[in-house]
Amino acid sequence: MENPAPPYNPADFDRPSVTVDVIIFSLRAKRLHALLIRRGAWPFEGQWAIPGGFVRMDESLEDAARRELREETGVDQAQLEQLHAFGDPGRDPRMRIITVSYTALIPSDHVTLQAATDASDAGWFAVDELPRPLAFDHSRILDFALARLRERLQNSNLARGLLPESFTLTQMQEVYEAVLGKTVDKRNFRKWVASLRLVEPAEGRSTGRHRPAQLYRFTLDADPERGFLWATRTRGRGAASKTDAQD
Amino acid sequence: MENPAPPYNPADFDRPSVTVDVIIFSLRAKRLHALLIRRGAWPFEGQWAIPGGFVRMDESLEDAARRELREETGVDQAQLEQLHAFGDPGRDPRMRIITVSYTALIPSDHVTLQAATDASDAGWFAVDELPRPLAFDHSRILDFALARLRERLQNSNLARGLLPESFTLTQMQEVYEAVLGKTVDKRNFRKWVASLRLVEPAEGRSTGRHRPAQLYRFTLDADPERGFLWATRTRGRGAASKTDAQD
DNA sequence: TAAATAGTGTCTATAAGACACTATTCT
DNA sequence: AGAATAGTGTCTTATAGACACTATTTA
Repeated sequence: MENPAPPYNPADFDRPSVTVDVIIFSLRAKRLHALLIRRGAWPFEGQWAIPGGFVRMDESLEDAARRELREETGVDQAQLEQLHAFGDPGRDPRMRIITVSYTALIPSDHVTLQAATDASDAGWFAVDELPRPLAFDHSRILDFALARLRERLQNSNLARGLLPESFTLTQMQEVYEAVLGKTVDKRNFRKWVASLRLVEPAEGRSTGRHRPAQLYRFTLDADPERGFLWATRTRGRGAASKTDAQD
Repeated sequence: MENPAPPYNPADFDRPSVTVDVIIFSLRAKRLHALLIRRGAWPFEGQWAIPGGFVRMDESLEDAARRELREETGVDQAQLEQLHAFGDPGRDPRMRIITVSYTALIPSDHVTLQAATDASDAGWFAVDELPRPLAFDHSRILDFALARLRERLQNSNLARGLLPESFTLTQMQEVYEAVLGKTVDKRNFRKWVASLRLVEPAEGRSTGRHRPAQLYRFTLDADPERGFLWATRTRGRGAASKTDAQD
């Protein structure tokens, strides 16, 4: 935080602009989607970009990210987590802009794009059908977010951010399948869920088209960083038998 | 990356200063140490701080971190990884300064503090005997770095950054013990090392005070992010704590 | 030959993952 | 009654982790 010989003034140094970008993930139709905004001006006019904006001088980085999230989606409570700072010179052709990216996870039933962002300018895209390339270095940022999301899914209760208050185990399983991009075995999944103490039965049952299911919710006390892991342990050498399992 | 109605100029927004801070870890006398710098001016004059400096307008964040590392230690090649951006208003009493922190791991035998930083101004501190509090929010940043380091040690070849080119398995074990802050079983450690394909025997044997040991080196091809894990699986019951911070 | 460090194997408990059928509700 | 989804158990295999002695070299 210092270094130039003692008497110096930080205000003497050139200053870059700082933005926050928020990669907003949600589940739609059982697939993981990201929210993108279409740019209306140079540079990258007409191209899709990750929503974001400048950090105000009196707000923290996280506050800025939360504000952007609210402005774009109306969502107030979301699982928000800092991802990475990207700051290569030249990543924005206008000037030096350093962006601190955040990942936001929102439950599928909260999805209501804000009036502020009229529908033609914003859209949800399945993560395996993104419009490439995105504006700026946003393709790279989104890939980074996705990789991190998949890593973290395996050892934490990250699914919480993508589920409503109460949910069925099948819904929870769908979150995992959507994020990991592969199917998992129902019995193994339920065994695993039971072994964590992460969820507990909630009031009521799903209003179903057929047999209703028990609802669950996340336990309040649960340490959001439980150390359990699951799925792809990469335990096999090469030649992973994988593919999938069906009944 | 945008948002205010189309015709706007990013240069119109107030800009914060941006620094990089580099938490430099190394092993000394079998204990994990961090390099700190004593501040010579207000604010926090006389207190210890994490080394860092302003990001120049023409260098990337990582380049800035690498430059700081070189300026403080003379070390050119190190495992350098972005940690987290800290940007609360007020974290620096002079003005709004956002810092992007990096973690650097350097092998113990490369330790030669630079002339530029005369010895009275810089020092290595064992991570469990840090001078508290550090300047600014640096205590928090260092705790964050330490927690992350411990997490990551378990599933990657992170030890590489803290070891010389060739090393004995006992040295490697000491790295793990120093970082995790606990002892591990020698046989289990070696079994685990063998199961990864991370290291291979190197030429020569340790020049010992007693029985010499086989030297090893990291395999060149090794994927730096192998998915294996080890040690504390947190499989036991209670409250696997987490020093983590949240922004 | 004593001191110091290197090096090695077995057993148990737990978790991952493959695999198929019955139960309940709605229309 | 049929369609649809909920819910449940066993076995195999891999890994974590506890645990103690022999081998080699130098002073």
